[in-house]
This record gives sequence, C-alpha cells and structure tokens, in this order.
Amino acid sequence: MPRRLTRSFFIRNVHKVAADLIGATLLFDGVGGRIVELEAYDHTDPAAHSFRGLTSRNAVMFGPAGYAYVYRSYGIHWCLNLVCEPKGSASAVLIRAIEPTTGLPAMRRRRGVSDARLLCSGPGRLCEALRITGADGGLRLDKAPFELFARSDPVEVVTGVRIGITKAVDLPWRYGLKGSRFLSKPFPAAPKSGA
DNA sequence: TGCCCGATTAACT
DNA sequence: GTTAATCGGGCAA
Repeated sequence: MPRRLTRSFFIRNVHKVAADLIGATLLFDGVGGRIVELEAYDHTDPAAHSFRGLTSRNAVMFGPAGYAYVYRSYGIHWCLNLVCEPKGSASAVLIRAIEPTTGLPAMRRRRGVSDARLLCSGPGRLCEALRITGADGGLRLDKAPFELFARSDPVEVVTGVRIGITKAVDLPWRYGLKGSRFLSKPFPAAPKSGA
C-alpha cells in the first residue's frame, strides 16, 4: 500500500517537492493517476502569478503549503497548482500531466475523447478529466476530495525549460518522468557534447 | 473604465 | 505551423 502524503510533504522547498511528486499518484474524487509532468513557480519568477505580489486571485499561493491553487487559463481552462515552501515565497507546482490509472470511463466521458494519451496530458485537460474547477481552489491536499500517494518505485526524473510562458523562459523548472508517453510535450533530447 | 494579454487547447491550412 | 475561442486579472488613464 503506497504511503498517503500529508501536509508535511509540501512544507519543503518547491523544487524538492517537484522532484518527489514525479511518479506520485493524484486522485480527485477517486479519479486520477500518476503524476508524470509538472512545473515550479515562485515569487522571484517573472512568469509566476505571484511575481507582482499578493492579489485576491493568487492569495492561496501566499498562504500555507499543502493547499490547492486553481486558476482560470485563457478564460477557458482550469489549472491545478500545489502550494509549497519556503514560507513566504508564494511557490507552487503546476500539475501539467498525469498518466490516467483510475476512473478512465469518467475521464473519457468528461473529456469526450477515448485515447488515454489525450485525457490528462496538459494542465487544462487533466482538470477537465478530474473535474477540478475554481471552486476547489483553497482546499487542503491531504483531505477529500484530494488524495495523494507517494511513489512506490524509483523513477528517473528529467528537467527542462517550461512550456507556454514568455518570461523567464530559460529556467529549467519543468520536471518529468523520463520516457513517459503521457507528457504534454516531450522533453528535448540531451544535447550532444560539443554542440 | 478601458485595454491588453495570458502557466491552453482544438481545429484549421 | 497558425489561429480562434473566451474572459478575468492587472495596470494605465
């Protein structure tokens, strides 16, 4: 039986949490799967919502670790973040892709597609598949409807630059499960020496 | 009050 | 590869 993640898991540096979440299982109302891709953000980061300081939208990011920050993207999609530490850094990880393992029929119904690789590979897609909305912002991650379980097997974590942003584009704050078929986009191959 | 634009996605050519 | 959809946040006026 995998270990249930408690709030203390998130009371750590956002990059440590990010690396440890690859391969972990995320369920919402009993539907979800294995986290294969995420990105880190913090208040020193021009690409982060928290960069310009506390506002009503991003207030959850400035609060305690272990809570969900959900925001609307492009006026259309919802995106899920997990708030981390250090305290006051307004840091969080954006869950970008999971490998669907539980509740496939519900996810297919909600997404309107059958291909498993199109269910949860992308931050907006996975929120639609898990039915996470702005109403879930501010909820604790260690209580229902959220359930998080630590990975039970070793994984290889790869990093790269983040996707879909126009600022701080060079920070290697994207984390992924090496070789996963459920990434929203592949990680570039390691550059050859001498390139 | 108005304006610009985004941590995206799907449907185009 | 390009672009429309769609709307609230954040900043200028």
